[in-house]
Amino acid sequence: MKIATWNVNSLKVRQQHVLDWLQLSQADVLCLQELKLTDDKFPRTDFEAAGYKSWFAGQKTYNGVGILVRDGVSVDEGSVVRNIPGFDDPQQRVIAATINGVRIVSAYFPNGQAVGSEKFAYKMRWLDALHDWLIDEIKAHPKLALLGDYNIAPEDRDVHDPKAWEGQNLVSPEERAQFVRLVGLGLTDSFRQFEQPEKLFTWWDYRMLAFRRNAGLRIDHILLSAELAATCSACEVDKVPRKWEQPSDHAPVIATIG
DNA sequence: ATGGCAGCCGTGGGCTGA
Repeated sequence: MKIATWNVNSLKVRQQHVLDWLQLSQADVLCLQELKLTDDKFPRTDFEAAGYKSWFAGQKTYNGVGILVRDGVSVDEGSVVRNIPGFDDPQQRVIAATINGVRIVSAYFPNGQAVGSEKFAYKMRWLDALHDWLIDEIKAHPKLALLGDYNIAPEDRDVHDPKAWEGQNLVSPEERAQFVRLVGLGLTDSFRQFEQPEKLFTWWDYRMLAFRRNAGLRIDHILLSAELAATCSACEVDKVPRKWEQPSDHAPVIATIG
């Protein structure tokens, strides 16, 4: 089974890119972030026509997450959960579902804006809540995959210019400690299970010709529970859609499991 | 040192992203 994640930065603008990439990648499951639309605007029937069923949690203007599942892949309809249970939050950042026996979590982690800001404090609270929820979730579902835009570059090798970024939002010690804490739940960064090219990132700023200069960060991740990591045979970043006209600033990440 | 691009809302330019 191929599972993938992609921050599309507006599904309204990127709908055709998603359809094109599903064709190219043959993903069975695609987790989406930053839909930036309300549920009534989600193009469910367009994805259905392309052979994918969808579950989503959206809102106006910001955030919003979804999961697309190829027809023929079994989804436990009653298993769908929106938001982190017990964490009261108007921001739509999490949706989870049990797909082909695998607990799939599509997550859009808070950006944090700047270390020390109120938004950064929210990011930390949100990460605490995610961590605590996942303790129980992994117990209940030994096969679990946490896919999404983490807004954390875990190590210096995930940063184009570690010196310039040192201590900044997205790479700060506090955020990296939270990433390590998630790994401590028994999760594996599937990207690092395999040999990868140097300086392969998942996000490049729209400004400063950042993509052309490969001035990026690796902030989109697929973490797998031990049981799933043992079956993972590949994890790749697909930079191709970042070269398309009017692209998302993120590239999709795809892993093969089972 | 700063802003630079993109999307949203909604018609100005501010907010947010990463």
